[in-house]
Amino acid sequence: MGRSPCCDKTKVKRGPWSQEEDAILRSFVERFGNAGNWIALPQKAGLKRCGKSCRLRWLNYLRPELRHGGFTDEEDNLILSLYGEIGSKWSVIASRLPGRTDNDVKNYWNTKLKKRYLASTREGKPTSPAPPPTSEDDDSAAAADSQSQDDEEPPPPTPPALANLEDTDDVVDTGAAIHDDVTLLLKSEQLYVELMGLIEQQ
DNA sequence: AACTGCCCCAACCGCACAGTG
DNA sequence: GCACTGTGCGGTTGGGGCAGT
Repeated sequence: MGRSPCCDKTKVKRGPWSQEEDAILRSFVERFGNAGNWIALPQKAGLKRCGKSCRLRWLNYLRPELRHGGFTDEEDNLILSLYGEIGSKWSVIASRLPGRTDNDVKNYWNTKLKKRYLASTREGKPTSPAPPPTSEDDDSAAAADSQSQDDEEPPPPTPPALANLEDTDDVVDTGAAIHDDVTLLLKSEQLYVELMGLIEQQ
């Protein structure tokens, strides 16, 4: 079918993100949001990454409000009951779990909860020990949370947080990679200055 | 101590939807 | 109304780490 790929895969870096790339992306998004669109962002930020990849990295890993680490029993129960109701609508389920992403929930489901769910359905028992979430009191907190989160949307550009860029002293990498990262940092700073100039002009 | 298999999670892929000219 | 572009989403994969043998 006809859709052209979102970026030229031969010209973008792929695979795990380095700390420097994270720092550049975080600092850029905190200042400018997605700067109009995600596709153009890597160019503006001086990252050799696909826009989709940048978006995913920000949404799933870099956002400040994210919680990483173990899911609580309450979260388990909520996921199980929501899955029972709506199936694999991970984004909807994640929106009910403040600080969790759809990728988080999906991974957690695939690695842990799926087995539990299948086991319980095989036994013919209701999946979730928790009462199904109603739109009222019991999950009103979660609902309110997700609601307020929905309203907050992408993080507002916060005051310049240059510190983020500078705490890259724990670079543990080898020659070429370090050189690449330093070049990226410099380029990013340069572009930042240019962007600030443009913004001021407007 | 070495090997193997499993688990977990970050990242990628491709499709569908929404917005815009 | 149509075509094009950007975004969102769900499914899948690859690799590192850990536990068991």
